Amino acid sequence: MNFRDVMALAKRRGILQAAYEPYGGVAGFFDYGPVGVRLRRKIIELWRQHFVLGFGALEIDSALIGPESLFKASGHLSEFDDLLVECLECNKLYRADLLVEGGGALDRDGIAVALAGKKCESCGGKFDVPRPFNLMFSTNVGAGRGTPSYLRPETAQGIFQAFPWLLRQNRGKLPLAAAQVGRAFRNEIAPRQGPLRLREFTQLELEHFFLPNDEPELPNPLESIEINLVPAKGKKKSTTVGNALSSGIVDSSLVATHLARTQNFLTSLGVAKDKLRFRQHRANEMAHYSSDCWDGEIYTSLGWVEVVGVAHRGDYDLSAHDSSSSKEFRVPLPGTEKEREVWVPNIGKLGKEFKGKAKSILEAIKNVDIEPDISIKANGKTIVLSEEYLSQKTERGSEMVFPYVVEPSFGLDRILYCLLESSWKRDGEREWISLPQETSPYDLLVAPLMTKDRLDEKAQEILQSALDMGVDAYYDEAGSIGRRYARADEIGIFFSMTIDHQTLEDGTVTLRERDSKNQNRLSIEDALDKVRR
RNA sequence: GCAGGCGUGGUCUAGUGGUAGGACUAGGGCCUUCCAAGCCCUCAGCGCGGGUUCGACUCCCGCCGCCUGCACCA
Repeated sequence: MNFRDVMALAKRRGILQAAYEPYGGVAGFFDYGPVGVRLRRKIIELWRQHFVLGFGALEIDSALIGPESLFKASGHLSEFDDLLVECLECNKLYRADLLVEGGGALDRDGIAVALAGKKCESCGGKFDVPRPFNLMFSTNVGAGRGTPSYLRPETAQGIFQAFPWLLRQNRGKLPLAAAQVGRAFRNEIAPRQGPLRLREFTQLELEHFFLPNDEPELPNPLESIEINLVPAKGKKKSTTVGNALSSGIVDSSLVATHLARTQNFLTSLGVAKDKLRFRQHRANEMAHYSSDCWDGEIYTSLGWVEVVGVAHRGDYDLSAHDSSSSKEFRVPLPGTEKEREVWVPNIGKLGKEFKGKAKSILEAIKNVDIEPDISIKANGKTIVLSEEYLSQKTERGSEMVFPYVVEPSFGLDRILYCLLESSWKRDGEREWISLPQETSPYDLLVAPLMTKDRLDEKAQEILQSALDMGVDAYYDEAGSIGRRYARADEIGIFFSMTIDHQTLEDGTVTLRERDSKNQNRLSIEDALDKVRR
């Protein structure tokens, strides 16, 4: 099963197709159809079970458009802003900073200067002036010129900027896990390979915050999870998560924890263990915010496809928003509560004595430890503040620190693609999607053997009770029964229930299981009970 | 973005300077007691825009999209 086949099936069976298809399509954008939406929902639900529910994560849904200041702080404005340079002869496009030695350390002008003498590596032609290309879609908020804003390039910033609010919701406690499912946007230069490289995509992200000196340990039940690791240095290794952590292959216990959770989640979706590996980023492929990152990759006909990144982001994001915004993003470090006596200015007396100069005096002693008879410089004069202008008070406080964060970030579209490719089975003429029931788009096909003798009425009746029970059921009465099984198989419906004449007599139906094609005759109640998840 | 190739119903495809056929799928009907049976009928297509021409799906140009390679890819 290759890329072409999967995309043809996806279109034929209502999973996905190019967006704006009647207008020729727009590269990098896709529409999901009825079956595709069901598959996405199932994946998201399973993800929520693994990473949100039963884990106490706080789930949010933040705005898609953000102000420039936010993305200045997050680093996306500068880091997503590649300087590209084009060869005037052969029109090849290069990353300017990669052409210049030490280009990463230079600013834009520096790169332009260093580039002046360089020639195109492939044809020896001259370069055009370098031009910036930002991966973020820009827009303006409001009327007139408006406020420069961007579509978010990752859902994560929505969580980081909301951290003070979320911390309150968590009643000030760490660790705190915050989750978000939503779309993110990147104006890729050349999107290809359909749902694997999109300009608009869906992320499933968890941000797991903790105190630097109190990183959550690897939970016991996860220690024995087996995973395939490809470290940046050293050899590929299959081992348990516990071993990986104790031997130092994985440095952080929380990263190890989320590698294990990720392994559990992906295999429960139906991904085969031997087609799943975690590859550590080398220093030079690390994102600007990340200090350690492991990509979860699934093997497909296109090679290894990255579907998740488990990144240690340190305090990069919170400290960035702390210094760029007016909010406090640090938290008090428990056990460091202290009382101390401090001197504070007596503003009333200062005002009376120094009148208009009082303001500059206060300005001068801001952020300075003061005590009686301190000399300060204000308005070019040296002033000695005696005890009468000061008073003493007791200050209570803690040392403030930035929490660290570990982030597992999943690409829904990529997961869906990999799942389709890997679960598509073929046996002669028969083709079917062999997904576990949890991720199948429907639980049950309800089909009358024929549309006469009121078999269809009976089938409709059973359909309704199945739907009432919360079973995802699909009704089909068109064509031969074999044809309907085939249709159901192709979108991965897990069970098929057939209503025949005997059903009318004794209330039994045949229940067929997709993968084995085995059939059993059961009472309607038993059958529905078996189908219900 | 560059170079090359390609673009015909939902899918796979045939074809011509005089506006298109097939197979599969789908829908309707007949028939049918369990894995795409059969018969009848039906829906639906030359990616978009210009140019040449009496006439363009066909030739030319531009754009869009797809594929391959290069470059890019938190």
